[in-house]
Amino acid sequence: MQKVEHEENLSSISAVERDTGLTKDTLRMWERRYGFPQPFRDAHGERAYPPEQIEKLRLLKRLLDRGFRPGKIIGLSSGELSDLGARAVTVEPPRQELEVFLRLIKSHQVAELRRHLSQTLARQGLQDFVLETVGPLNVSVGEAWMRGFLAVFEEHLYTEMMQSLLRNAIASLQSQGRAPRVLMTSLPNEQHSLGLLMLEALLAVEGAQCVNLGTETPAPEIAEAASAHRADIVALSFSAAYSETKAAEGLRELRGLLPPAALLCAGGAAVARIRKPIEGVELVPSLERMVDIVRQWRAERTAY
Amino acid sequence: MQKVEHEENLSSISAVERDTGLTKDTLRMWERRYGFPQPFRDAHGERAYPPEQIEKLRLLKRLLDRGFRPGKIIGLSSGELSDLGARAVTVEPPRQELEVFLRLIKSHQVAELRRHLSQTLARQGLQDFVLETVGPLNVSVGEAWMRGFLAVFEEHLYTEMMQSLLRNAIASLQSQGRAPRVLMTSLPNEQHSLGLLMLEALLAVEGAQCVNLGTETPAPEIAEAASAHRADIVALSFSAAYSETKAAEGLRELRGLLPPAALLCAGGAAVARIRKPIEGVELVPSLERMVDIVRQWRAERTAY
DNA sequence: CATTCCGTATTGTCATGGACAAAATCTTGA
DNA sequence: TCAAGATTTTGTCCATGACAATACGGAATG
Repeated sequence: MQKVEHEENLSSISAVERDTGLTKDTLRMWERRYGFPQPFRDAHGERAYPPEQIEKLRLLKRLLDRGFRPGKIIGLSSGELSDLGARAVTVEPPRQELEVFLRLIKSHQVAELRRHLSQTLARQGLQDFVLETVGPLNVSVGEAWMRGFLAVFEEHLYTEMMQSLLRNAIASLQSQGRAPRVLMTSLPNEQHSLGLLMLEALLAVEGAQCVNLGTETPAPEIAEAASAHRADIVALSFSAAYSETKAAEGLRELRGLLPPAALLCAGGAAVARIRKPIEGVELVPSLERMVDIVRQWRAERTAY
Repeated sequence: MQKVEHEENLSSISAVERDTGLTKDTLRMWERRYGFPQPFRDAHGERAYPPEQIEKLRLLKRLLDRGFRPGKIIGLSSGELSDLGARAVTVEPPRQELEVFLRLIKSHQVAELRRHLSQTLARQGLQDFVLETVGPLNVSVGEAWMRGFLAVFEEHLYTEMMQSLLRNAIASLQSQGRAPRVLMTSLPNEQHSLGLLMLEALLAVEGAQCVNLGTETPAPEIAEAASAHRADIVALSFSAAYSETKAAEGLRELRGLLPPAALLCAGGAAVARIRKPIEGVELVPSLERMVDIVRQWRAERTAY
């Protein structure tokens, strides 16, 4: 409502969308409905957001992703929001080995972190490393980020480094890959690639022939890819942020497009929450179960 | 205008936004102004786009990114647009070596493709490989995709494989990394990571100390990261799809947040189109120029 | 002939406010 | 304790108007 007072540092609505991840529509709707944010207006009547409001919007977005609802928390101050985030987090403290990694991430010791991860990998072997270190560490990093202990860029750096490490380990297996052929990817709007890499690592060790398409492949394309590569198994990954309804819907659609012989598996945090089984889709609650599935697949085909 | 005829395969406006990179606002405005696209409406009056129109929108977007203007070409048929794209592009047909790669991608010979790429890498060395093979190949793949020669999943597979290859090559350098410290990432909404990896490869060979944050880091986070890692150079990548207006805006914002001593460089297809220089930002039209910049940076600091 | 400058046309983004489906939550009944 | 239905919350979509930024075309100038 107030006119702009020659302030610097004011951001346009599209800049805020870019930096907070809230769409323009949502920003306008919140303003209309809840009275927050309440940006200034520039000389042309366009919204101009001051840094404090953007900061609060960031906190809000974090809590929303965590499951809070806007109406309940939008009235709180920035301080209260931070407290809420810290308090709501939970559950189990990271195991002691993981603490070390977190500290290295936090202190930006890139080389040291990489060395330490490599050593752990060498000690545990790839499969155990994925199951016992990478998985839990992902959770810890996610929580640390929620609590505000880790900044976004620190989490980015971690993800990037882990990606390099896993890709490297996979490539060094030099596996020719025997059956089954496993096609792995995610549906549109699911951008997390670490889950796919973890799976690829596990299965590559098993000697399966993996084809990783990366993230966000539309369902019809997945079906085409499956037949082009004559995939025996198609594996999809869903992170916690993916709505389980959407996941189920996408899986049903894909099931209809795939040849009936292909086994369709879905894994990841969103899938673990799905109750009802889906016709023709194997819901895989944990990564290690995928290894069993591959072994079982082999057992069924080689015995006769 | 027409009512929906029980068609399958219709897409919502947000799906089209995701798949074409055109904003909802733009899609509605084109419809209002030019009469294309002309989506069906679902039972609720919401736009429902058929695949042919989405395909044409994709072609249009590609041509816009090349500098064509909507009003001039929106009336053309898909066929005419393809021709136009092919003709306008044909500056150079893919070199013969590249053809081989394209055929391997098209025929889904994963192992063969990987081997062939590795061999080329070994023969050319990492820097030449990046500049003379990966760069042109990316362009060829993009064009082949636009012409409809390559499917989405084939392009995905190519990207994924190239990522592995480059990450591997970078990791194997084992470089300790001397000055300058280079922080590299992209702004939100820029998801292409290959450009960053190509840059990292080039600079790692030069012995620079690279910190790659991956894609989509908000500007304030980049600034924080730059000071946490005491970066000498911050390098951003923008693919052709990124609007040059947005790029310039983001760069100006970031420049204001960074310490003045840090050198801010921007590269990629979107940047190559920017005419006016931006205060305090080095616009880098081609990858090899980045190498020069690093060398020059060193020359300036070591001489006294 | 090349270049700079200015008026006009083109084009994308922002604003407003109404509508409504999907998801979350609460309520009720077995 | 669970399932089904009613209700609230919340995000996305729609239509339309407005306008600044950019690109274009042609005149004026060196």
